[in-house]
Amino acid sequence: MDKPAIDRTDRLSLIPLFAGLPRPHLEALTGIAVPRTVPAGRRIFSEGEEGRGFYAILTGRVKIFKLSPEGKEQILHLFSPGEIFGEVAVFTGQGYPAHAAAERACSLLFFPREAFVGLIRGDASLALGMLAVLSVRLRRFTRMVEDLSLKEVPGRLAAHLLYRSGAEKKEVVELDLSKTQLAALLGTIPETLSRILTRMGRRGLIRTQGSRIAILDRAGLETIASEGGKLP
Amino acid sequence: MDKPAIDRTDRLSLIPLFAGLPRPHLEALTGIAVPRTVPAGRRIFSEGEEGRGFYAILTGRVKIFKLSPEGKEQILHLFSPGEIFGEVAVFTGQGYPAHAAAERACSLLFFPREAFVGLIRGDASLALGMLAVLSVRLRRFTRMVEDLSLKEVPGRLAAHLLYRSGAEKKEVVELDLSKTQLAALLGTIPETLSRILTRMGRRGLIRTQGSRIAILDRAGLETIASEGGKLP
DNA sequence: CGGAAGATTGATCAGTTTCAAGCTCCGTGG
DNA sequence: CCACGGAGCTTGAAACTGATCAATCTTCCG
Repeated sequence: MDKPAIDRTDRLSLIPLFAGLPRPHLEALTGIAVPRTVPAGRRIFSEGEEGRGFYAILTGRVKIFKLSPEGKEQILHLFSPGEIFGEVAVFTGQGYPAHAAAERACSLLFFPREAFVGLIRGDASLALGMLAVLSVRLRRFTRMVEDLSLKEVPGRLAAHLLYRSGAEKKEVVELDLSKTQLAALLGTIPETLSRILTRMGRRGLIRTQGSRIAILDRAGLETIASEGGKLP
Repeated sequence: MDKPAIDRTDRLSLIPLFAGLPRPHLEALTGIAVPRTVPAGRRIFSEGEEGRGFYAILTGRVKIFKLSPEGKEQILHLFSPGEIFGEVAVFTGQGYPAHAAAERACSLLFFPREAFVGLIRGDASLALGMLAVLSVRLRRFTRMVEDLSLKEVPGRLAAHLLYRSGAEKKEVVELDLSKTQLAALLGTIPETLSRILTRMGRRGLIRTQGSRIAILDRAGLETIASEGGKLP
């Protein structure tokens, strides 16, 4: 009865949010966490549904999204192992603000609201970790709102490619999502994305081969990303 | 030397974030707070500037916004007395994510980063309050992203009017901002907003008189807001 | 009264979506 | 092994929404 508990505690320390916590806290967290596995494609929770807690991802990938009445999907986040989601519902006590679905088969940990708030109430360092997570998320949304309202699609795409290329300035970006999903993430539709990729290719900015995009003219992309995004 | 300190502590308790805190915590907060007054129109901080702390509003109004390269402005938040802003920079340690300017003359309290984190580190209840604030803000952004990417301007306007009309279903919404600002808040420009107001008037949905908007057909607005937003 | 800022209106234009039709890739099953 | 079928991707033409540019009107102060 001891070994599994220890294993589970170790897994918790792989979640950045909990990484720095002292052993006893981790064990307390292990005590309230409920494992859950979800097959690919399955909905995890829906917008408006009562928020009984949040999730941490051990393996797999989760997308958080909104749907328009006509069915168009706007992806808000794509979360990978080590990240948490659904935590907003924990602190506002209202329903989940968007839908969540497993992109691939997932193994998750569920942290029930009441129990978790109990832990946090007595542990400011855990609370500080949560504050950092939420702050980073707010920062991301701030940029997203800016992009959606102030930039056109080429600008958003350019910014996104540069972002994925990272500080290491990778020459080739490997998309680990379908172009349909990339479109949903950028707030547009696959047709438009396709056209823009083609145009950028013709202008010698990028070269696409399947789900691999080579960045040929970084400076050009940077111009497009920062000046709002018309490709001349 | 005593009286002003007490006054200032009392003022702190008017800020919802701090409202429930015990007296000694409030006094500690008073100890680190720096009063600051800002004339109308003046910039408070700029995007990217190092975030040395956050602000609470005692009087006045503050807008948080982004600018496009061409100068178009997207308002992210409008904050009123009792609210705080700039707190994301406190927890990420990076620069402010957007610009802040005084809409009207403001009196503010500034809470320096280090000192505030010190307080929060020892006080989970204060941290919980911050978590609630950030969560509400995230929820608002979630809706904003949804609006911007999934709804057209009439839909955003309809949703906004219903929101301002509130749960009490006020018949008349008194805009306390210029139409130019409302446009910036909705992610559009004054011309477009003006046209849509006119069209909605012609359709008998609303009647506008200066900065007062009467809601004539609530159900109609609800349809537009939820179905994405074409007015037939 | 004059003037400036905000608001409205019209004409035009660019960018994006929509609709529709091919196309490519790939796994399945004959 | 190859043909079939489907999902995702691409491309084209047309429709639409919102932005831009320009002109006029209103409001509200000094």
